Amino acid sequence: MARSKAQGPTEKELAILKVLWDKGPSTVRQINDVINKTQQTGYTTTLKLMQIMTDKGLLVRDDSEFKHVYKPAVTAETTEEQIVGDLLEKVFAGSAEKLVMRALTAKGVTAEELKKIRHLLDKMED
Amino acid sequence: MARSKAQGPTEKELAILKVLWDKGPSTVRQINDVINKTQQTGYTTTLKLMQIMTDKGLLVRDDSEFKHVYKPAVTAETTEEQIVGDLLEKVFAGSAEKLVMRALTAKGVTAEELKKIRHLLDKMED
DNA sequence: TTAAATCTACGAAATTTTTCGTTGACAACC
DNA sequence: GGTTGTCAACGAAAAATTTCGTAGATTTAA
Repeated sequence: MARSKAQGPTEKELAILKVLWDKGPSTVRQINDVINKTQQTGYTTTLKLMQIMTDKGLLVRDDSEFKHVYKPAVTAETTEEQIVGDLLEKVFAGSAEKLVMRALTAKGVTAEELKKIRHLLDKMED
Repeated sequence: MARSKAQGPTEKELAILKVLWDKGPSTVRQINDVINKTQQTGYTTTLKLMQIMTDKGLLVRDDSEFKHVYKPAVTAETTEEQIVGDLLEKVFAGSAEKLVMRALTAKGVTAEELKKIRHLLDKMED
């Protein structure tokens, strides 16, 4: 089945994007090494995913050297908004309030975080 | 592949749960009718999904009548928390603050909503 | 009491996502 | 310069999710 609306990265694709956003342009080997810290994954699996992502336009590849270097073609901001927007529709009927409520109760939010979120709200009131 | 952590409902399964949470115990036909308003889906497709969900423990079925009546075996609250908790981990490295920020910018949040969210924060400070 | 309609069960196909094995090219090392 | 190791490409398999066709049971309506 095709994704209902906002065609975002899959779960594994997102994991790759996160490494790239964090570490900057990298080779498949570098990405795979990071990913293997938390989840055993074969090199060719990561390679294949990154090739697919390049086809999809999620990554861009510099293949001027033997070891190809990849970088993200999408920003973390855009992607995260896309994912959250999707969740908002599919789960919370578009209500940001409900989503925020669940975010605050889903895990123990620290007082520090609450303060930051409050500042965020202040800034939003423009 | 198995889901990395919190085994929640799939996208289509969630759509079915939402109808049940909204309408209360229903037959496959009733669910399918609602779903077809927004997405053309064959009756047996919905039936199969609901049978699978029953096996998984997401639904309970009353088959004392010819037309089986299903109801949710999980609450909206629990499920939403699970989904958000999962998103928090996979996308925002556990930072509720980041998630809230994206939720607020992902779509035009109304002043009304901001107010409600602020009240929510007030209540959280206990 | 047939005929038509509706329902469940079941298996299999179609789709999407993830994984891996193999092959041939290139590099590094001795 | 030959052996060993790393790389990209590719196709295909495996796994997860979604879809549907068919068959047999039950109900409804004529």
